[in-house]
This record gives sequence, C-alpha cells and structure tokens, in this order.
Amino acid sequence: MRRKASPKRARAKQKRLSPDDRRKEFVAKATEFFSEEGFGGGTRDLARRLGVTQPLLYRYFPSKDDLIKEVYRTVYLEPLDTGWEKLLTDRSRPIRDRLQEFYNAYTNVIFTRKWLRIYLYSGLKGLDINRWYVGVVRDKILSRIIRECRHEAGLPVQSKPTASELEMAWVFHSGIFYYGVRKYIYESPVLEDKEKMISDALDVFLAGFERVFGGAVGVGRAPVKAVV
Amino acid sequence: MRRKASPKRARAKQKRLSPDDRRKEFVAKATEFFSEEGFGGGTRDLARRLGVTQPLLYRYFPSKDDLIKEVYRTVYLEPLDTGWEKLLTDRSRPIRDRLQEFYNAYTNVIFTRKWLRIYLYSGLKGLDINRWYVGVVRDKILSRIIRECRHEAGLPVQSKPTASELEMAWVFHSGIFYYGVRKYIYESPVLEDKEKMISDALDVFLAGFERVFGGAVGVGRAPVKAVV
DNA sequence: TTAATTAGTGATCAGGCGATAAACAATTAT
DNA sequence: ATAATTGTTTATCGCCTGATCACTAATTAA
Repeated sequence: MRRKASPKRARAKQKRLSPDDRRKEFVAKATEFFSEEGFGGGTRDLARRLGVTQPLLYRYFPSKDDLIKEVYRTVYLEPLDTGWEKLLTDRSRPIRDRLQEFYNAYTNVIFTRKWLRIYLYSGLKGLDINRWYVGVVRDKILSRIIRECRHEAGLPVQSKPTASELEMAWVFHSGIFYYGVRKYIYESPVLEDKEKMISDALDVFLAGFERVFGGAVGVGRAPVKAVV
Repeated sequence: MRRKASPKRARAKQKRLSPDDRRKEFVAKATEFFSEEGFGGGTRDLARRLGVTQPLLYRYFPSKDDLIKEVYRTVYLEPLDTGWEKLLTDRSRPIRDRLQEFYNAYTNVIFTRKWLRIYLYSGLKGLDINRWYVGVVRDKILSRIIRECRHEAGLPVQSKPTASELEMAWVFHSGIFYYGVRKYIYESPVLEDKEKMISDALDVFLAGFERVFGGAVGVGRAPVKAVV
C-alpha cells in the first residue's frame, strides 16, 4: 500500500474488473472508437484510448476482426427486445398514439452518433448483420404497422402487406430515420423538436395511407393544429 | 506494327490519350474503385485496376488525397446544373407533374451504387463538400418545393419556409433518397417500380402538406387508384 | 509464505502502405 | 536522323499496421 503512494506510476486507479466486465468495457470503448474513426482505425490508437498497450487487446480478442464483430453484435442488439411489438399491436390504444410512442422510443435509442455511424459503416460493408437488421425492421416493425393501419381502416388484415404498402411504410420510416443521419452524422441543423417531427411525419403518413389505400385511418384524429 | 505482333507484351492496346483525357479516365475509374473499396483502398490495387503501375498515379496527382478530392468534386458536380430549378418553378404545369418529373430525373442520376456510396462515405467523413451539398438540396430543391406548395395552396409565398415545413420536406425527400440506399447499398429488395414509389410518396406528401398546413394542395389531383 | 495462475508490457516481425528517384520507352520537335 | 520531352516502369525508402513471443507484475490458491 505505502509502496503505491510513491509517484512512480499513476497506476492502480481502479481495482481489477472481472475478466468478463473488462472485456465488455473494451468492447464498449472500441465501439466509440470505431464509430468515430471508422473500422480502419488502428489497434494502437484504440489501445491508447483504452489506457492499455496494444498487445493486450489480443489477450481478449483473437484478432481485430473478431473485436469488430463483437462491436457489431452489441450495437445491433442494443435497441432490440424492448417490448415494441406489444406496444405496436395494443389495439386498446389509438394507432396514432402507439406509433408516436414507438417512434419516440425507437429514435431515442438509435439516434446517437455512435449507433448511426456504426450502422452506416456496416451497411457500406454489406455485412450480413446489416441485412438481418433490415429484415427485422421490415418484419417486426413495418409489417405490423401496416397490419394495424389496415385494421384501423377496416380493411381485411391479410397475412402479408402488399409491396406498395411496404414501400410506403419504408419511405415513411426512412424519412424519420434520416432525420437522425442529418442531425448526428451530417451535423446539419434540423427541427429541434424531434417529437414534433415525428408527429408531423405521422400525420402525413396516416393521411396518405388513408388516401392512397382508400381506408379511413386516423380520421378525426390527425391534428390539423396550426403549425408555428 | 509487325514488331508489335510478337507476343512479347500485350501492350499498345490503345493509342495514347491526351494527358487531360487520361487524367479524367483515371479519376473516373478511381471513383468506381473507391466507391467499392472505400477510401482506405490501396493505390496499388487502384493502379492494377487501371492497368498501370502504382507510381504512375503520382505523375497525375500529387497525392492520394488530391486524387480523392477530385473524385469528390466530379461526383458531387455530376448531378447538378440540369435545369431543375426551372422545372420545379414552371407554374404552367400542375405541381404534382413537376415534382414527379423532377424526382424521376433526380433519382435517375443519383440512384447508382457509385454515387450513393461516395456520398455516404463523404458524409461519414464530415467533409465540407457534403455539407455544401446538403445546403444545395435545402435551398435549391426543398425550399422551392415548399414555395410551390404554398403557392398551390393559396398560402402567402413568404421568403423563407418555416422550420416545420422544411422538416416535412426533408422527411419526404429522405424517404425517397433512402429507397436508393436500400436498393443499391443494402441490396435489399424494394418495390421494383421506382416511379410508382415516387408517385405514392408524392401523394402522401401533398395530402399531408394540405392537411397539416391547411391548404388545398393536390385536391382533385392525387390519384386514389386502387393499388394492386 | 509460497506456488500457481492470470493480467499486462516491451520488443519485434512480416507485410502493406503512400511516396520518391532513377532509369527506360515512346512520342514529339528540330 | 537527332534531340528534347513526355509517359511509364523498376526498385526502394520510411512508416505504420496487425499480430506474436517472451517476459514482468499482480492476483489468487495452497
């Protein structure tokens, strides 16, 4: 103890973490690092940010690529399994409320510089996990939204949405998604009030779904409140 | 000639291009290369694809970074200056027709794997040219679309669109843009008929603009034709 | 206290990178 | 034909990269 009091080295800042926790700490900081530098970032720079030497990384991960894979896995799994499917399909509540609440929560999770950058990098790489995630969005989110819209409109709730319906849902979803890209990646000025943006996008989408597909979704609900 | 007939080397495939054309050829192929490999791609691989040796690149460009800058410049300037401003503001035609034609043309230019990838890479790098382009889209496209919508709706065409209006236009525009990302970058299945997608997106946007901002845009125009 | 195990470091390797210099080959000017 | 100029290649440099190995320091087990 008294030996450590000497200013020889500023070590022993914190007690050793359990191997598993240390590993997770590495992955977390590596995620931040790669999200900024891209996956071409060097292991030495990464190690410096972790406050350790570079070879130590190879005690925890067999290779840089394995580390990267773990980064992907944690990032992609982070925003999932949060009971959104139940939220979306809870027909005791108005569909517009459900959608507003869902997109508020969903964008709270994915609208970070870290998440969006990792997502776009993996998309550019054409990684399987990216395709998997796109499939999840389509099947777990957009398809259910369409089904709820059809139910709301009194249309037959068939098993699969049509290609046109799905495309319209994608355009809607992407419009919201890209708000995050503009704000956190392009760092371009956006409408400050995110929930207002979602609200307007919902009004447009529900009105459009009603008009194009002939239903009556959101009638008497979509607020025509004056803006500004 | 007869000398070249010997199988010594398969050179002399083509007469020498003018220095300027050769340079342009290099930039064009470098664009393809970097769009696939990312800007971390090596100069040796690039040279191999060009059919020359690596040092030759440095006779045409002072550094790899200068070459990359030229790639950006050509890619970003490629889709511009095509008389779209006139098209958008030609009030002798219905606004919906103008918007459909504009987005047909615009997406014909930017919906290539090459363009979209370079665009996203530069966005992730936070390059000035990317911010500049975002500004161009906002000022030359979205602001004018809003002005035309306001005029169509009988609303006062004030100088600047409100933040809410602009955001709504961005959400609309981004929804269309991301169709290209899903198709050409994620290589995810999309609605085959691009113009149908644009048509539906327009119906939704115009109906939404009408509803949220209280005008009468597109009334009697938006086709309520049954979809599939 | 001592032995065994785990965490972390310093030195180093082979390979790839961007970039340069000198030599060679082809074209153009005289 | 000869000289000057431009286009292209071969060889190489210094640097950085991911990865490995042998070693030291810290923790845990006996």
